[in-house]
Amino acid sequence: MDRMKPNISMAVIRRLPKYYRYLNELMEKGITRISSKEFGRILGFTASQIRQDLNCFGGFGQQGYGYNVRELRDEIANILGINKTKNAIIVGAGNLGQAIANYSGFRGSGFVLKAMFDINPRLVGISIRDIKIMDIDDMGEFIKNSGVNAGIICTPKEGAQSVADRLTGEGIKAIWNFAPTDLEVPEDVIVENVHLSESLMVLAYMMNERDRMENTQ
Amino acid sequence: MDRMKPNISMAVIRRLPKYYRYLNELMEKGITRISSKEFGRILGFTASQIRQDLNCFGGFGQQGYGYNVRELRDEIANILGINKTKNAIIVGAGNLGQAIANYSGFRGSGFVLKAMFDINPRLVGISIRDIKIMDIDDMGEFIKNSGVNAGIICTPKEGAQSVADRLTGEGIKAIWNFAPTDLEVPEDVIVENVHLSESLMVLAYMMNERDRMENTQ
DNA sequence: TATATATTGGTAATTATTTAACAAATTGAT
DNA sequence: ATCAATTTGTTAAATAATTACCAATATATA
Repeated sequence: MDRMKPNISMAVIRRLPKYYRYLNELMEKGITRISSKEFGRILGFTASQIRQDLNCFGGFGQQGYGYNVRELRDEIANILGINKTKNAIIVGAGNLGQAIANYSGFRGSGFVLKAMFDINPRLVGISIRDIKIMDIDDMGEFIKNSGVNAGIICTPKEGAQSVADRLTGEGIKAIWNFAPTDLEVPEDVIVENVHLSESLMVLAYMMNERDRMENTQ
Repeated sequence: MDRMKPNISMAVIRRLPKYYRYLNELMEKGITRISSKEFGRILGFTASQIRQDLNCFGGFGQQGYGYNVRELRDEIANILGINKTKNAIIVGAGNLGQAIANYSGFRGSGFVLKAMFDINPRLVGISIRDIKIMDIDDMGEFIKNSGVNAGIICTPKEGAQSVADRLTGEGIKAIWNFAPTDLEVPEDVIVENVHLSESLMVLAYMMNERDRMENTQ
């Protein structure tokens, strides 16, 4: 009975977490209302863009008033689905995996870390924040019994695809991938990549570009 | 004496590291030439997009032949500036900072980690991969003496802006920021953000969206 | 050498995204 | 209660990004 939404572009979706973050900051400051103009000034966006983005999901504002900060924040939380609990496991418990396990941003996005897995016997048995690192061969059974919704891949490039295969084979339909490779997964599986090296190369490009500019002038 | 380049969009720049990665893989397989058509098939891009992107920087291909894999890879490395050495320091030596310090992708992007800093006396003195964690109050002097080109911020949100201020105050003009906040810096300072929580929220959205689709049908 | 096939670089067309404009509604001041 | 000042949602215009197209040129083959 839902009205058919025209597909919402990823450009819009990727701005929502920023809106959410700034709305929380406004709340902390005790600000209860905000106009798209002022919000845009704070975020560095145009007022038009903010109104256009929000209107993809509904008319949350009021003419002459603006937007209620708390209400808009709650709406965006709901759109993002971060108020729904999702169980996650980390595969690859090396430095990065352990850092992610300690990452405090999970709860703010609705994710709860349930277990960690690794192939390295030296790591198996260690606990990180009360989460025991288990042998990856026990992963299938754990997933079956524990209602896992998402897998976080923190392995080196070489192991990533086979981990993805095992995860999707067990019915996991969402992957947060830190391995520097593009995973091949069934089309109903969602993959969100965090490619650190690509980010670093973009930083290198911009540094290089600025140097070029300076040397040309 | 350089011809004036029309500004190249970030959309193009952010695809270059992926081109670079796949070209390296092709080289490892011993493949010496590639057409935009075949390259596009591998990457999941259109051939047009690849040719258009590459032509922003010059005509690296040859009609009837395609692109020489090694040559194109080297050109892209040069465009990205990843073959130039850049000295970096990490500020914030907690879990994430230590994981980044252990990150093997540095050398592939031309970055060399020179030092780590923290305010926590328990961490100061520890070494990670031969890099000693130093007190943040010694940072200014270190930067003056060691030719540091980039700062990597791995602190919590609260400390990030003041770290950015100190870094830019010491003349650092490039920041790789992992703190979940938008840094305010002078306009000649480059900031590349890695906002993990935003990435995670986008994953949450996509999971949520798929559930909505399934429940509607 | 001649000819069919492949493939680029560049331009044009299309599609997507962002920004501008404005009627309609609301607030707040007098 | 009236009126000026705000501000939204929405439509239109402008800008940006992607894709299609094709002449020019190279390769490969007979």
